[in-house]
Amino acid sequence: MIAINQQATKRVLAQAQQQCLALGSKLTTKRSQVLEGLLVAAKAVSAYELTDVCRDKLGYDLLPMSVYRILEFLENNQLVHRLNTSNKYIACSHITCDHEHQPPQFLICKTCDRVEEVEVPTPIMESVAKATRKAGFTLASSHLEIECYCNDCDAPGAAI
Amino acid sequence: MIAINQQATKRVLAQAQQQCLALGSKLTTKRSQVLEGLLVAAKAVSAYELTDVCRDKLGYDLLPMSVYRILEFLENNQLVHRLNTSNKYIACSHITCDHEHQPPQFLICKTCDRVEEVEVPTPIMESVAKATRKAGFTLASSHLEIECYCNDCDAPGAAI
DNA sequence: ACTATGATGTTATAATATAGCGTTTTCGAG
DNA sequence: CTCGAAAACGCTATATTATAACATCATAGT
Repeated sequence: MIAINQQATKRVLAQAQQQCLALGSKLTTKRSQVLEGLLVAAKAVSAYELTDVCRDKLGYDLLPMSVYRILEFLENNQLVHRLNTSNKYIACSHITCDHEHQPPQFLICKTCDRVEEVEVPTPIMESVAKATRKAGFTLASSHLEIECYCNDCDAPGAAI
Repeated sequence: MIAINQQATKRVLAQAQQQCLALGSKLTTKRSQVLEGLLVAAKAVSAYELTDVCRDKLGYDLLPMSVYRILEFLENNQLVHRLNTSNKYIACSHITCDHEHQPPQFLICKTCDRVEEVEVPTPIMESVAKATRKAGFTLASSHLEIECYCNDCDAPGAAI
């Protein structure tokens, strides 16, 4: 859960602004609105779902095509992550940090789309990279997506 | 590369037949054709691409909807894997083995869709599962999909 | 042979995503 | 300040991936 209240959201958006400037681009109004939509969603949502969130919860009128373009921009500026596993998007949970991070590992609840972004321990990632090289491949992305069930959503068929 | 020739393909299909029977289901003609299509593709393909492969390379006339249904069946019978990362399907590379395997780790070339199915070392998977539990999640699937570039497809932007 | 079940055919439609191009905005050079 | 280029955005069309729903066909057990 990133944005617990309006104030926190504002702070994240301000920091995102800075982060963009540092990368030589700008967080325009629309882009900020899309990011705000992701923050209030507080879970992974598809581009189309995000237009609904922006309209229904924030009153922002955005077209899906614009949302796609903006999501791509935000991803390039390390403000959002695209989850290939579910074709959904989520705000980066580290926007307000300054320091470098380990490669992220996403725990994605298959039922409710809640996502926790944890850090992959370096030795794990090294081991994965090693197995990859050994097989004649080169890592393309250094994040892992793990399909899970969160504690609020019981795993189907699990007796426990 | 699973099926290097027609003979090997036949052997895999025969084994798949057995595997289905053991699970109380049947590998019908159509299902066998879809699996054969995946074997000759020798890489990850989408359901629609697979209908093209079956038609153009094997002369089998299959509708995409049937292919989806059959892929679902084959997946339930552990004969194919669905790669969530790319929305493509690939034949399981262990059909002709009898023994149990470790959770698979798929190395997927983003450029050419070549896939190697390697085994995730147990300690790695345990470490991932541990981090998952610690965050209040339960693993839903025990396979990892790793986006890579294979040696035939140079990584874009890589100077080396 | 009859019937229940599973398998397949068929049509429609939903959900996700990209292409292409015209218009508007922004912003620095002159 | 204004002009022109580049970036951002609006808009339409269309490609790609996937599911739903129901009809028909095949097959096995009685």
